[in-house]
Amino acid sequence: MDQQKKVRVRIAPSPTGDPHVGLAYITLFNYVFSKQNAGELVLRIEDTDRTRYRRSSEERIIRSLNWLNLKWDEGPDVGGKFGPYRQSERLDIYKKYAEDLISKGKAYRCFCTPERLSQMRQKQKDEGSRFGYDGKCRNLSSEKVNSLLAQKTPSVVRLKMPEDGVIPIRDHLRGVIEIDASQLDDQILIKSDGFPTYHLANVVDDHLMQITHVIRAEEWISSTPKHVVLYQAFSWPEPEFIHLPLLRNQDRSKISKRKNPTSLDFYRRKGVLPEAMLNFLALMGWSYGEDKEIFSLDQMLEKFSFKNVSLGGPIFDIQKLLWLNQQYIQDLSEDSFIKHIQKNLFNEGYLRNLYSLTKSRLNSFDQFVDKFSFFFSGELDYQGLSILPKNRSLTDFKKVIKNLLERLDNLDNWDEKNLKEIFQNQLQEIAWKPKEYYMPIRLMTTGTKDSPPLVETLAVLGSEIVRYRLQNSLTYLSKKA
RNA sequence: GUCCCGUUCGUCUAGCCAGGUCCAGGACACCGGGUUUUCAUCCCGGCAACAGGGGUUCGAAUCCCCUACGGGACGCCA
Repeated sequence: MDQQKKVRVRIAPSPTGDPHVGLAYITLFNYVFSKQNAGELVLRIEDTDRTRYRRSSEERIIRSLNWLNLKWDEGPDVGGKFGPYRQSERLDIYKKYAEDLISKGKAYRCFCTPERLSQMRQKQKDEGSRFGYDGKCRNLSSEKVNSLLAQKTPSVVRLKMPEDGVIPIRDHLRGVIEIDASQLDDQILIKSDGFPTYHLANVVDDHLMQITHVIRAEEWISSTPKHVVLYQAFSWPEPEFIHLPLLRNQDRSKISKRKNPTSLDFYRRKGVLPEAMLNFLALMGWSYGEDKEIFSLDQMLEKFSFKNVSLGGPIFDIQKLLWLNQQYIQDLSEDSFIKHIQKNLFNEGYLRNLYSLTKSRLNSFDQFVDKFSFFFSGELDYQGLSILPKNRSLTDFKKVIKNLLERLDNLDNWDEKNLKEIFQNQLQEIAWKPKEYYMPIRLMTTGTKDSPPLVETLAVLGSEIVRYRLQNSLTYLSKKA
């Protein structure tokens, strides 16, 4: 590794939904590596996809990483001299560099419509031929380009990939990987809405922000040659690439929220200690040595080396995470133990939310914990509950709940008003009796038919817990059937 | 389909780079036993893996090749 330059690394989440365990995983290794080398860690928000953008997401990313006590030196929240740190605020920069490539003949405008591209792809799939852009607009005359532009024809900017030869990429963990240029097609750099794609924004920003090591997940390996070509087109030095293994579901596919709870907020709500989460994540791919499994972030900082990273994709095993958490709970001092419960379970803010929902249902306070346990627990016991409405098939029911989950996933602001709207809309669409719809949801999310008003209750419970319980009870129903 | 990456107990992994000390070590889970008036903790024990084949070598989990399997990528997503 380059000894001269100060180590600068970055994490580049896109604010599209729940902050993910994968983000924490990558952040951990970036953090450790930067600290170990007296370097700097940058948080850069990659908000270039307007359709998937969720306004609340950036704040949640920051909150989740703060929960884990992983701090960065530069970012949209703390500033820094290489800002702005949100890509949506850097559009002029990307535009300028894209124009630069066009003028150097290394990129070109493409007027192909999305329809044509998807037809092309379909045809390629049917014929079993090579996938990728066919280069239709690659050699348009400048008159043609200008006239199309004058007509305001929507266009994108594409990078001209070399037509032959091999593109070597250097991965710190895997060595040199040679990719045949024929495998690559002309990537879009600027979308028709003027926003850059990941490839352009990422390379430009990594360069301008003087990133020395790109530590990211393995799924990026196959995009790396595109990035290498971009670095070459700009005549910029490449950073060192370090691709970490991908976290996996039980079935070994890339970890996903469909098959696992992946939201950091979920684990926080469940009562996993941040120290335990970091320790667990560190164990995914890295080993401390000496048969030592329980160690602090500081201890990891002393011992960490990429040499001890293993490349097989580790399965995210919640059982082991919980065992680790248990070990950390054992070691909590009396004060920290009490503080944790007060802060996370019975904190004033949460209790205030419960006040109006629970007050009228108590004739003495000793009923509180028992009656409202679902406000404090993670998963519920569905044993003995008849969730499935009479006269509805399991298949139909599952379809409805899955659809509901999708809507909830995409909900940006988790509040009574929005929830109510989602429920009303769906109920109207499926035209079930209200009771057939609301009661199962109530059972699934609270484990009891005697709960405070549903929407208010769900609003208080929060997105992670509610979605997890819906998912969970669906699994329970499938197993039972 | 094409390309790329990977492959040690069910799971996380040590060992591999510098071949012998590995009939493969630790941890989770599981099973059994003990301590505990219950439960949990804790302690002890057990089960369980070098993907397959070929080569190199006196000797291969370790080096090389092939195959299989798993995964990822092939988007106006990141």
